[in-house]
Amino acid sequence: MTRDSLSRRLRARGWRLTRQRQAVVAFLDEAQGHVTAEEVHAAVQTGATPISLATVYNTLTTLAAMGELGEVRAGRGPTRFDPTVRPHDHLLCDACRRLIDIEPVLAPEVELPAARRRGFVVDRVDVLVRGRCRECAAAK
Amino acid sequence: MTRDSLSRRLRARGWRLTRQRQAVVAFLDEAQGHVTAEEVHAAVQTGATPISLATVYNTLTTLAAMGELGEVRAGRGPTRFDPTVRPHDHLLCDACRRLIDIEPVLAPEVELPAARRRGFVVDRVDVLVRGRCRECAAAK
DNA sequence: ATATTTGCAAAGTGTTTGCACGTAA
DNA sequence: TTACGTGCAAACACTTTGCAAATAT
Repeated sequence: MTRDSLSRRLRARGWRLTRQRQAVVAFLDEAQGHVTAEEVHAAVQTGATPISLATVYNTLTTLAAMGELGEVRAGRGPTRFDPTVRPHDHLLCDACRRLIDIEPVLAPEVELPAARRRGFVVDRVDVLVRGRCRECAAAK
Repeated sequence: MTRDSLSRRLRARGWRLTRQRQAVVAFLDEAQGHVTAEEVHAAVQTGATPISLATVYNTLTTLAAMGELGEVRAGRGPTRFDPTVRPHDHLLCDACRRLIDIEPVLAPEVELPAARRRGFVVDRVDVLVRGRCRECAAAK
């Protein structure tokens, strides 16, 4: 996701490109890994743009609803927002809660057997691999 | 999970079999589908055993840590506890939040390629299929 | 007997909302 | 100009915690 492409997409949906939203998107562009709303707020706040936590939540939730941002909720702790849009899955360390992107576990063309879908219209399949990261596994 | 087998397992871990825990387990045995802590509390409270919500949380968290109970956290809303212990995955309706058990999507013998695991010790893989249930898909 | 577990209420997290003010289009 | 977005603070939903009283072993 780039600032430019996002600008276009926001406009296409009739959304306003406020300084706050631009600042959030700029931060997400440079972010390594996954971020929480608090982290985004802390980072963006230090810049020239004043922004409230509520606005950060609004913006992130909005982007997630647009599909411009992934959302990962697992175990305890806050929602992690994932700037990576390309299809991928996650590795979660249950000890340190580190979250890592991995290549998709299921091939994109895998269709769930019809009988299994129970009439569901499937939008996507989230695969979360849980365990211990190298460091935590070694520490134990 | 039966009351008897759980009794054994609790004892094996040196845990006390209090009336509250027994009541919770009895309820879980009969529960259809998934339950929240609030639901368990509401149901058990009406019986002969007084129990607080805090104790329900304690007990459910404890059982989940033992692996006697599944835990599903996705999207907004409270944690769902899943009495089904047999390996399985889930279907989540993003409209009505209905949660349905399905047969495992990944064959048990599927191993993640070593290169993909990044040094992780994998405990389990949670697959969550998201979309709309038959009713919600039809309604829209 | 005594180490756990419980109940209660209070404090914590994480997130959303209501409304007056500000601002992008 | 005006509908939409923002900030603030307060409300909210969910969960955990501290401690004295109760209780399973």
